Amino acid sequence: MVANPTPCPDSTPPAVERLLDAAERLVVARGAAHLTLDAVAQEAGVSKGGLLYHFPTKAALLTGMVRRHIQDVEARAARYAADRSPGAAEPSAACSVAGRIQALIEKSVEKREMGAAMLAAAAGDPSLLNPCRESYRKTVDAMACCPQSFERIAMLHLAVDGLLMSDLLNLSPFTADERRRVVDYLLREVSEWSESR
Amino acid sequence: MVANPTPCPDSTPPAVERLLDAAERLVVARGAAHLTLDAVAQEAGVSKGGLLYHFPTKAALLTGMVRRHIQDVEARAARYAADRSPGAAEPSAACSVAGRIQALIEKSVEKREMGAAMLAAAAGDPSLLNPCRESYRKTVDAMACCPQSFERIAMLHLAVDGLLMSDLLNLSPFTADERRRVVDYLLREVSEWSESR
DNA sequence: GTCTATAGTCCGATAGAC
DNA sequence: GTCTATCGGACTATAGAC
Repeated sequence: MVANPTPCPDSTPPAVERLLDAAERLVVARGAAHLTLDAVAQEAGVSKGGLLYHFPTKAALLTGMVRRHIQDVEARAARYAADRSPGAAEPSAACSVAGRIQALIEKSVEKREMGAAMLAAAAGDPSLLNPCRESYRKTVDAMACCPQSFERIAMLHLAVDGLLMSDLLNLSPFTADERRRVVDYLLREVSEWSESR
Repeated sequence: MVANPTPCPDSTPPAVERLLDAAERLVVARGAAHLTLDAVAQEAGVSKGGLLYHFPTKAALLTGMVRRHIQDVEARAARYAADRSPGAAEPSAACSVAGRIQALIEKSVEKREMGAAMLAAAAGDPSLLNPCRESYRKTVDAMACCPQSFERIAMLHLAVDGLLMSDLLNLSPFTADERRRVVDYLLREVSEWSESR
């Protein structure tokens, strides 16, 4: 076996990541209907043949977009949950829920293209969103830890969803300052909820 | 001027409404990418030529979907706001906000296709959603009436948005009972907020 | 692993009969 | 106002050179 199994020791992102980035950019800028293989290849700076080597079909591309999105959110959620449970082998259900919500908020702040994968998948084939539903279901299952405040934490989660979706469709009516106030409020409410468990 | 300007005194819905209904059904069932003129015409029981008489282009069809959706929500919102302000010539800003949120909730309960127009428009041409953004902005402007609880009512509005969008993409992880509890909670919170103004 | 060229399909829009 | 027939364009996917 030779030196490095990961072929990208420099700052150049792997081709797959570059292609997924290009696809997200196109969906946000021009709508899911303009997400064609030609356009993705051109945006990423490769030929159509090069794109089809990594993603044999368009469905494979959409699946890849959804998969990367879910993996990113789940990884962030696990990290935030661990931060909230210092010393614990496994985070509590309440910390897990709070971590998931916090992960969604943080991602929405730093990366507007977040939900582009979901929009493109929903437009092309709604069944591609099944993995997303499973991820959501995990959060709701964890909410069962505190039946007496289920509605409250469910509402907080829905509010974050609403913020994400509004941003995605460019529907958000908030100014930058209004948005910051709402995000701070949501983060505070989530922390308060998880600390009262 | 002759008897009746509306040509449909019987129970048959006008052709335009039937076509818009068919388009919404297709988007929900098969995704925005399958919203073709042929499919809409077949679903509505007319030929493609008949469809193109009422909507000369596909963009006109998408615009019509968005327009009907907005008009319906605004009409419901105005009615709810008037119900909350008995005797007043014009509803207060707080009642207006509460009415808008209540309208969205009620529509989500009785009609799952609600956001299909927005999803289809976003997929085809994001700029078609501009009228939606204007409608949202009206709600936020009305929220300025009570700066001290802006974050709270904004969160409630976002939670309703999240519920609508989750339903639209079939992402809602809630059981029917869980969903009912959350909706009741949201309605109670909105009423409480508007009565404390 | 990436490219060019092309086959085959589907869609939006037009023209014109009834 | 609704229909049929059809054109031109855009798209996905394949084949094969390098």
